Amino acid sequence: MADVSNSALDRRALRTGRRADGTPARVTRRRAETRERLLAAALAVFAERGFGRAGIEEICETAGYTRGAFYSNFDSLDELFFALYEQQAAHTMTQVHAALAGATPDEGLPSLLDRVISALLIDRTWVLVRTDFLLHAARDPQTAAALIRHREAIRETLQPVVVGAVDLAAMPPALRDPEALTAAVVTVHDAAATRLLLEPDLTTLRPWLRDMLTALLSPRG
Amino acid sequence: MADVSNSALDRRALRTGRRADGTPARVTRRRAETRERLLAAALAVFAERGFGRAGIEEICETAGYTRGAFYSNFDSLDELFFALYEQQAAHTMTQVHAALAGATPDEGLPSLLDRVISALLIDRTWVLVRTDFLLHAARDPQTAAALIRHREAIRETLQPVVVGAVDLAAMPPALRDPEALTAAVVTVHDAAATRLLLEPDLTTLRPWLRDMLTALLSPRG
DNA sequence: CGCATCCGATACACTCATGTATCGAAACGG
DNA sequence: CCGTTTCGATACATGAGTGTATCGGATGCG
Repeated sequence: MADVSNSALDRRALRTGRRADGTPARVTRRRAETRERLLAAALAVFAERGFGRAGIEEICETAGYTRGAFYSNFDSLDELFFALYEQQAAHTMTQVHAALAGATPDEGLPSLLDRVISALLIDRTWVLVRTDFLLHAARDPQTAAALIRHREAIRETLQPVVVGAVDLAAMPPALRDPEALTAAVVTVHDAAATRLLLEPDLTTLRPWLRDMLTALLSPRG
Repeated sequence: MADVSNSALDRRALRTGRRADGTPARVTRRRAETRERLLAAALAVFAERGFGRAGIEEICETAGYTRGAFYSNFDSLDELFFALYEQQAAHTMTQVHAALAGATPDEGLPSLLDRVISALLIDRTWVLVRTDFLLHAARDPQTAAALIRHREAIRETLQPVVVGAVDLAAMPPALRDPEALTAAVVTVHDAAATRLLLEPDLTTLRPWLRDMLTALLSPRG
């Protein structure tokens, strides 16, 4: 009995990175590598087949492992999916911060937009999976909460920059509020992502998104 | 051998509504009813579970049938999914036309927007399934073609109305082209649909969408 | 009203993904 | 290096979903 309970705790420890007593579980180099490859493979498989149709074995095969590796690292496909989202979300935030770090106070709006756009609208693969995640969130409140949190984080990062680059007073009433304005910017970006799903040409889409944002943010008479 | 080939032809006849020789296949009242219920059930199940996770049996059970009914009416889940999309797409087009039919030439932009919005942004259930369909299309060129066609149809219906209600010359360069402008309107609508997935409150969203569109279409100085 | 047809229920065989239990091998600590 | 721990491969049991073949009953026509 003690063995069973210990084994359960160990599995939990492996996932959370902590043992029951709070000491960090050892994470070998091999293990980290395996986890990373599984995540990368999951991204590819989810993109190609969709989350709903992706099988555990398929992912392991793509990663070059068997299911033993999967069950050693994750408890379920949902957990892997969530981990993948968090990894990518963190990566996105890093990119956005990096893009904004290089901005100068008197930089023009178009140039600023280009920075953010190339940080956010990366590749179709991720847009595919992210949209699947959105649908997943739409059906599960807990996932929705995580997704909303991430979107909030992006919005908060963007907000001071947007407000600094735009003449708020020259905006139409609905966009005069900083939060509303930034939310609108994020939403337009979402729309571009949707377009990317049907029209895979990124080089056409980026200018289009820039034009749309420029139009949205340009002063009114 | 002749029997086998005949049977195959009959199945095809049932799906296409035509026999091999071109004479219309008989469609009994019961059959039409069954098909309709299966479509309705599919909408519900796809919305709740997602296309990828939805099973044939689940849909039949929801509709109050067994799988026998399904295989008598469709060849695959994909075919049902597609039929469902076409049904809803046709319905949407009808709604948009009806909304525009009541418009007067000198009607104000806000009122016009309200008309179209309440025709397009109906309910969350359909948005869920439609988004799943979008993902499906993103992975299958043939489906993508059908989806693009439908979007084109909506755009073409909307275009004269949008152009009539807006001062093109007062638009920023990127929106001065009628097609681009109408496409932008449709895209903003898409964005609203995405928001609906995370924030299910339709009564908040509709005014927001109207504000966004108003902001987009308002004249610049 | 009787008959031929069509529809949908049922039973069956089969595939395939999943989760678990076990074991050899790699990695790390001493 | 050697022993211990941990990782991931393999084998197995199981359940769920699929497609087909067949059958009884409903339906519509003459």
